[in-house]
Amino acid sequence: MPRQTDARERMIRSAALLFRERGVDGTSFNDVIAHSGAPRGSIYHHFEGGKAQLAAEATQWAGEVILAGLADALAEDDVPAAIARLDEQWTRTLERSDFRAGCPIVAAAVEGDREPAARDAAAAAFARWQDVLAGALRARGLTPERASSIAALVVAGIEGAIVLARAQRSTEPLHRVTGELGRLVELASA
Amino acid sequence: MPRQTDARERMIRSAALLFRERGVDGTSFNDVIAHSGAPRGSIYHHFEGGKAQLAAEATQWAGEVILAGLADALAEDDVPAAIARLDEQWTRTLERSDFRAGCPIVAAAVEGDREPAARDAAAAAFARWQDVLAGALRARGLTPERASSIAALVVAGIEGAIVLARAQRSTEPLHRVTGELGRLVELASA
DNA sequence: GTCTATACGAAGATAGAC
DNA sequence: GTCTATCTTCGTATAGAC
Repeated sequence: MPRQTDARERMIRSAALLFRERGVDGTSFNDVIAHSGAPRGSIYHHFEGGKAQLAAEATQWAGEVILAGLADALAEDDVPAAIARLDEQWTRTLERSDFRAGCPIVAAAVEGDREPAARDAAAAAFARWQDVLAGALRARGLTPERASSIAALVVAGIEGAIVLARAQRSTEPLHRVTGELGRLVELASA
Repeated sequence: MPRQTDARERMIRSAALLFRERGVDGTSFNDVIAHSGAPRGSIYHHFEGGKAQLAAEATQWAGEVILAGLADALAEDDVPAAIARLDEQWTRTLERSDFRAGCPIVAAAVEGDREPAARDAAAAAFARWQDVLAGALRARGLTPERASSIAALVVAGIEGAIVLARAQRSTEPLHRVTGELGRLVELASA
């Protein structure tokens, strides 16, 4: 594994982490260099497409990391317990960052017009999360239609709650939302 | 009403409209000038605090406009019908803008660190919306605790669904989420 | 691969004339 | 109040040496 690959991976990882706090447009190459320790001179060697390519790859990478966490949670717990776990995970992210860090996929989604490739990566991430959740809900006996709708509500509700939590600098919206979502899933698949 | 006031109001309105598509950081004074037709030279006359002040005032203004629409819907319809109306309104906004426009309050919330005053205005707007919704839910017989939690889920769910809709360039997430939210409110207050 | 230097544009903000 | 001109900073991106 050549060091070159390491630098590239580190830049992607750093970009994704910085997107959570500063957004895509708000994260400069300088920020990524400083955070990753990668060398300045090789940016366009690794990312020929410039910032658009880095943004898209970082968004895709972040989407896959979050997907893996979601799949793990659903493999070990049932859906309501997995939702409670998401509550805990996002609570940690919010509190550790003093409410500066949100979801990098949301950042890429709301700046879609400026970085279309990153937006498309965000759309794909959202779709995969919904698919995984809907599958778990179907396994609980829900119809495909209902499973898809509740999966959409879970993803949208948690993402929206993270936005509210950042604005209000409080994890209360997140706890309220995940609590309701857990109750709803219990009720719908009872 | 002197023309000066008109120019100031127009700049605030234009800024809020542009925030929906480009975010706070992505909207420059040049953009606001071009959109509002306001004179260049008087920016710092009207907004002594520069862009931070314009961003905060535009966010506050947008929050109040949306609040008024929400209050109107709740005054005329019951909660599930009001949620259906929000679905229609946001569908129009998304489709008319070819999925470029989202919610300006979300834009201010996710760029919180760069514009703290705008973020605080976003937090206040979210809190007011939740208050109004929770009041309507209490009127349907829900306990204050439950009303607050469902109100949080409605706000977070719809805001999250708008983010998903922009990324996927489809109103389907919004329809699914508002459908589930309407069902949930019916069930919870039956 | 990585460096330095630089081109080029756009942003926010200020100064001073009118 | 509004204009024009300008300062400063910062961003992406490129060129060419090593």
